[in-house]
Amino acid sequence: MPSRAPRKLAPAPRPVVARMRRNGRPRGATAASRIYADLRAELVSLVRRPGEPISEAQIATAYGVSRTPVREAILKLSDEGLVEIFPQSGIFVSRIPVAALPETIIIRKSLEETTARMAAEHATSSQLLTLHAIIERQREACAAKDREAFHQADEMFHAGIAEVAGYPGIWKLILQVKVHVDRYRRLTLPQIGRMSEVIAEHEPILAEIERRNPDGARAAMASHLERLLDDISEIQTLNPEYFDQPT
Amino acid sequence: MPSRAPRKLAPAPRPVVARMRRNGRPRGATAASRIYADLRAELVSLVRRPGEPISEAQIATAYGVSRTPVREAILKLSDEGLVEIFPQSGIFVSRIPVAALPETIIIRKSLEETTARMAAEHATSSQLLTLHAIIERQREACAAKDREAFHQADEMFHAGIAEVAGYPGIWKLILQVKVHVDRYRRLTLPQIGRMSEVIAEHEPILAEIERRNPDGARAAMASHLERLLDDISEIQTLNPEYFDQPT
DNA sequence: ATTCATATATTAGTATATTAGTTGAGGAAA
DNA sequence: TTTCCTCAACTAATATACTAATATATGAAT
Repeated sequence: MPSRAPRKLAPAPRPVVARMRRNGRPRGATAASRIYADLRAELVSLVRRPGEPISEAQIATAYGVSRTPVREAILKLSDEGLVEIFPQSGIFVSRIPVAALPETIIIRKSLEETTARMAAEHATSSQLLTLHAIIERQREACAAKDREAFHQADEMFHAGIAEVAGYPGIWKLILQVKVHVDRYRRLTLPQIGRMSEVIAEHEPILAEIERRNPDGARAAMASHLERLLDDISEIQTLNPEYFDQPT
Repeated sequence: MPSRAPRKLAPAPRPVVARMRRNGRPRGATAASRIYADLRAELVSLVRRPGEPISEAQIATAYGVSRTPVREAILKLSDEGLVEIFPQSGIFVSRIPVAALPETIIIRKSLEETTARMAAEHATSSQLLTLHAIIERQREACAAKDREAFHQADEMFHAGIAEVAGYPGIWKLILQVKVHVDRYRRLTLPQIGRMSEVIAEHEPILAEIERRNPDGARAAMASHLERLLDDISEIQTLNPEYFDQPT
């Protein structure tokens, strides 16, 4: 028989203060989250190649931890579709679902037409300057032929537009949706000459936002992302074992 | 020393057949997935109320399993934002993030404008008949004042349009995004008289699709979903402890 | 009565052990 | 040679055990 009264299990309308205090370590420094971030980077960068097996035990020993946090990380990646778990059999890097790529691009296009339109409605001068600065960074990366920096600035531009629109969560959603497209592009396109084209497409988007022309911005964004669809259609059969195509 | 050669750990371009065979139990009958589904239903139906604590151990004993599968289920729900985990402190049903609701509705509106437009472009006669049948089901549910059946048919209508558009994955994405809005509506609106209004809004959508008028369908869908935004703005302060508002 | 410190119960995170299912190489049978 | 069976070695799924951090009830000090 417990000598103390049981802990409060009531509905708990907890004060905000309590929640702040409780957030001392807000669940980001755990072993599981570190392994998740590392693995995810390896998956989208194709360091781990589609179809390749993944061993929980091996990763666990590599990190010097038990299988439990590794498993937590892998389950999350499984939800994102980056790995496939076959019960009692094995875990494998998921092949790129080429058939599903057009749909994800449609989704992205739909959402970014909205952010572009709203950005044109709400942009402040300082926000416009920030976007200009990002494009300038792209020009520098292009001149230096630094693909990594260019890609980073490219993402910043799109994220920035979502933020200007007042809905940064839309970009976070797009990030989740477009992972397989990213893997596909990393695999197929060397995209050296593409960089200047991308800049040439970004400029009118920003110009229309600056002109407070919602529909112009929307259209410019739409044609920019339609290029993505074209890229996909040229299916590269260089590494067919990386793709999940119904042949 | 193992007497047999080690298992193949090479890249593994596995044949399709092997993957089919391997999928004997495709990871849906596990304890973890069952618990996940049950808990999720309890969360969206508000059987478990926002702010309420959740005990891993208690659920484990209730299901007669260990904490491990329960934990797997809860981690997944945490990714979806339905529960909040405070390390070494406790797990709580997440409060409804009212501030984030408009954004999710914007996302839904953006995506469904697209599906409505594309449905108008691609619909076949049989698909149109199916959509008509769904609306008829809504009329029956409305007459019978069966809110559950009505809600189900409502979701079928929107899912059906996405399917007619050729992109059913868009509806799956919307389902993920709109969970908190669903919880909000379940909590605030009795929505008795709403049913006939919803039908009156669905009809023009289908009519425009039938007329092969993409922009008309898009506009009809847009005004239908704008109603949702209006509903949210009338913030009910009946149960303030259920909401995560910055006061 | 109120505040403060402390002890204890409870928690999430992680480690380790066990269970049960799958695979695929060998060998037996045809 | 070809087909089928067997079995050892792997795997994911689950169970159990432990650790460290947190929160709250209790009791002492004011």
